[in-house]
Amino acid sequence: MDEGVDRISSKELSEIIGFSASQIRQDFNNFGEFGQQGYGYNVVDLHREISNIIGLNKKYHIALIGVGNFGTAVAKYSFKEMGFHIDALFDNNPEKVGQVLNGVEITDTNFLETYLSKHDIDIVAITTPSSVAQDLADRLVICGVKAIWNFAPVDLTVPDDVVVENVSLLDSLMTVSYLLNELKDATV
Amino acid sequence: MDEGVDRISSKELSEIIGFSASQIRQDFNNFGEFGQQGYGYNVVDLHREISNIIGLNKKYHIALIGVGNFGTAVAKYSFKEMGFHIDALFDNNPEKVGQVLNGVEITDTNFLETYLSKHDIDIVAITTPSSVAQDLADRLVICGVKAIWNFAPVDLTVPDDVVVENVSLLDSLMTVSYLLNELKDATV
DNA sequence: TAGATTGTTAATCGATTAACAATC
DNA sequence: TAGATTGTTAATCGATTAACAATC
Repeated sequence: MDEGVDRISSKELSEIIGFSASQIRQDFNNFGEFGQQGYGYNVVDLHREISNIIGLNKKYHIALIGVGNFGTAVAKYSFKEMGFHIDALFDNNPEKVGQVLNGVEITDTNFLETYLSKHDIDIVAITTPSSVAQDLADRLVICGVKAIWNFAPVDLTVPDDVVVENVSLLDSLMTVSYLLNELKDATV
Repeated sequence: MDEGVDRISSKELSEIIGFSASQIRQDFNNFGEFGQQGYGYNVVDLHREISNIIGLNKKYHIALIGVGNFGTAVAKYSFKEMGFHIDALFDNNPEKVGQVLNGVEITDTNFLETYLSKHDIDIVAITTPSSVAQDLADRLVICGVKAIWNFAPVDLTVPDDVVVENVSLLDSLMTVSYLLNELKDATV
């Protein structure tokens, strides 16, 4: 009678996350058969399978360029438990270079290429002003970086085999304003 | 012969933004008929209509709670041109209270209710640690705040008539890792 | 008027849901 | 075995695309 702890049915899941049981079963099945008829899904197995799918079983090495307010905030964020490690920090401000943040020393951005040629970096975060973001992206692409996590409010142009994920505060804020207006319209 | 400056067709738009011309026409039409047969869309009219739809023609007054790295970064971000004004900053750290950031003085969070009762605030940004976010959300709801821009990595529980927009760095980072894995799978 | 392009309807496509046979 | 719940197919729904009449 040790139910609900190590197994879960698509129906139970649907009640928790709001997708239909049917859709959950179909979606899971796209990635393989990890359920068991008459039993449901083993939560440990399920967790492992999903982690595999989204790649959370691996460790990711991150470098961050631009240690301003945003860069500092990101650098201090605790991603480590999820396997994301910030290995290197870069800034072109001589006053910041050499400082240590969260146990990582800030390096001059001039040494970006040198560093990347010597270390395996999976993702590079750009938290610089927009004006230099594309320039940095170009340099990263030349270095063979395949994933850019871009906080600068510009659309970076990169080859097809490079992934760019934008974090846009303005987009998010515009979403708020849209939702707020919708809300007001609905109540009028 | 002054084309391409003050008018644009759904076909031209589709080439720029990548949605089909058909879809653009149908979507625009959902919000009203602001094109002209045989001519296209007047770009000034179109801009105004879309701004109206997403509510960008208005000014928004924002208060921000939690002037840490993230809060500081957000406070310094230039949203003003888009009509978003950060009017107030709150923090419970006595050392920060009284300091001025971007022309706005930091107020003790204890005065949150007092401030909100005296000023019209449209959106409140929560850039505090997760531990106090729900508590603050509850207080904001009581004060009648209808839009919360939440940077704390927690799912806030609020009534149906309150909008919450979450900015989740971890979600964004997990998206990067998923895309990166997809990319690798595609090239193998 | 002729040409262009919208607004809008019909056709297609894909995604979601429902149903049920397979099977643990 | 009987009950439960998946994997998977069929039915439904909605969204996208294509087509074209309306009209500027």
